[in-house]
Amino acid sequence: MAEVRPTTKDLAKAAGVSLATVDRVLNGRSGVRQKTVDAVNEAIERIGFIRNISAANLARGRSYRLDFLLPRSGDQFLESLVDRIAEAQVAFAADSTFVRVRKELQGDPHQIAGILSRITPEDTDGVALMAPDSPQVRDATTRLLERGVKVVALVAGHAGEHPVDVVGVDNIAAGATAGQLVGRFCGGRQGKILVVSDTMNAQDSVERRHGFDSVVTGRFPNLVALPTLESYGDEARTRAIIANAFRNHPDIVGTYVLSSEARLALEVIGELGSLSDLVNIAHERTRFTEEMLMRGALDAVIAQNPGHLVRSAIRLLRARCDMREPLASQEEIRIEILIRENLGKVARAGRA
Amino acid sequence: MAEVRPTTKDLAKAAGVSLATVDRVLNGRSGVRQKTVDAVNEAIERIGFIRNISAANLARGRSYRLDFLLPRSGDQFLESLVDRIAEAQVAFAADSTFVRVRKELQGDPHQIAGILSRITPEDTDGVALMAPDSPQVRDATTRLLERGVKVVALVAGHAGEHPVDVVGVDNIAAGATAGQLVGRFCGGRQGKILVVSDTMNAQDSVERRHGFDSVVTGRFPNLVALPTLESYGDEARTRAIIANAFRNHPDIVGTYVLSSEARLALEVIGELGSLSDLVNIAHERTRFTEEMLMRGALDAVIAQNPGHLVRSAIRLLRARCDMREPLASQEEIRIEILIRENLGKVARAGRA
DNA sequence: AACCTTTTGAGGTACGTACCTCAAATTTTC
DNA sequence: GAAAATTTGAGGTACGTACCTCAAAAGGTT
Repeated sequence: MAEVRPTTKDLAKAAGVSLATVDRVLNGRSGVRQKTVDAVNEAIERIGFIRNISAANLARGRSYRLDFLLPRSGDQFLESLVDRIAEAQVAFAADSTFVRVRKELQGDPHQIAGILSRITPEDTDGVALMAPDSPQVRDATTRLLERGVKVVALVAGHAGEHPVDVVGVDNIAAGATAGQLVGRFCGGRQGKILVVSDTMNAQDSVERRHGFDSVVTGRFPNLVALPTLESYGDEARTRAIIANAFRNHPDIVGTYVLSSEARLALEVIGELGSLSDLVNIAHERTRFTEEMLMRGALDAVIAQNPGHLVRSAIRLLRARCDMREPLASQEEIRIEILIRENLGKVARAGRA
Repeated sequence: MAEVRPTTKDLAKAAGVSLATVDRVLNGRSGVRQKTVDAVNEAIERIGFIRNISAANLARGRSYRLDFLLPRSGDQFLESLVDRIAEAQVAFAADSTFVRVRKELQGDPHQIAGILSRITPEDTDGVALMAPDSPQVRDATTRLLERGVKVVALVAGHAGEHPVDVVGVDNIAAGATAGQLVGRFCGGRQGKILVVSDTMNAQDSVERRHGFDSVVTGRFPNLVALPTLESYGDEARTRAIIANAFRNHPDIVGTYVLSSEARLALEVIGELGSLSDLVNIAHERTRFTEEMLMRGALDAVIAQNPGHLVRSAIRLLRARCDMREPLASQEEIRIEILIRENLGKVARAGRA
């Protein structure tokens, strides 16, 4: 309750200038001699002045309007993201941070770019974008940034050097993790690994596959990872290509579903093969993958925490709005390995 | 930048009362008829009033003084906790939250209880306590709570029903996770599992062992988990008991070090046995366990994120100070499984 | 030294809430 | 229905910072 921090008033006194000048320096206004700026900065260091952000935002009447731009359709992973955003809306409202969800994106890069191009700083301070990388989107993002709207890429990473924060895991490492687990869980058995994805047109799928292969080929000579089957989210097609794979490769010992939505592929594999005889790894924690883990149908799930993703995106956008550096260690999204035992599905002692 | 929230003024108007009455209701002051209280609460719901916590804290001059009470001595896990606290000190200072670290606890319950008994609400609003459970500590904690100082248990959990938030993982589940991984990684081999701990006097060690056993005995009949060896943190003793175990059990196929500080035990095992021929699981991410994972000497590490632990403890204590409910989903500490591939030890694309 | 330009200071209001005092209005009590 | 007790209202100040205006001071140029 006690413990006082120096205020701008103290700072002015320490620097031997007036409050007005301190204000000019702190807020980067012009018309201050370099000498004076230096004196103030020196005093900041000396007395350990820390700006009271709450008071500043109060005085400014600042608020943050952030949009999550998500695909129009998805499955359970998208759902859980939306749920976490809803939670965050409540939690961050206390900080004058208003979060909207816009489930509007379709696959088409032009449609996405079009939506981005209609966003203005007048009604949006920052955007968390969950969309596959493409030249059109990249262009639209660049222009959006130039207009002064902050952008982070959510889950679906933007490759290469783009001045955009990426909120999501390192997909090469995630694939490598999957590879290592498949390898270890197979325990020396000889055979083939079925690899299924929605599509390989997305950066993240390619990266996961790459990470997966590098471990499987490098460290498990007893295993051969088959070429990726692409389901395109189509049930009939999925059934056909997976049936075909089982027919051609009677020695399949494991499966790896590398897209964020694993349900369709796993359901088909469960019908055509016997999940309990295979080593099965998928991505993302959903009601479906949870239940598969509990049943022993999945051996492990590689996941990123959706709540963390959402909060991290929000914190990053806010930091960028304030021209602050975010706390890096908090914003790193970890590659989680989930098995039945660490799902946290049991009651535990806690506060009354 | 726009987007206005209703203020207390709006609330007063909506409820048909004065600002003073709104204030009385919001801050639980006496002298307001129930009828009026209800009217105000109804208006809060109706217009969606959310109190501006920043402004409130500013007006109050409120600050939070939180202490982390840690063991005086420890190894790398304790170190990394201290590092994360240092980070949090900076990050939370902007919210008028002042965090202190007190590395003062020795093993003795009386000493710990004594320290707790000297804490008063005059200079401390909340305490994060990392200490083994004991009747003395439990008593001292209860009295501390009665004096109005908030308390959370950090990592070392308080068992049973104590009105204290626990910040840490479910240790039974953590042990079960270790058991499952040892079992799977052994891949059907027959043999014994060496289990080592600092001490079995701590609640968390017992729980981990229990979780471990339930999985190993239940699901891996090919494995036998040996009785826990207790090192008491003593090098000579550790060397002696582990040497003895290897002598008596030539068929050891894996090891499980269940205490938070794994270095000593693993170093000794590395000298006496051959880590690369065994399946080895330990707890907590430290520089040492990281390096062992990278070298392939450890197969997996069961960890809890120290940064998350620290921030969670701080957020919980602040919420309790404000009589708010914390956001449960954010405060759940996950049981992380770390292998070489998901350590995050490679460079990755990011913001310029 | 007179002028012009740049820099600095003094003082104000505002943000949304807390907390205080005193008087006025309303309700309860006998 | 008068006195007492309770409830409510009106108005103020404060928190730390932002942002505004206007005047004063300092600096530079002839």
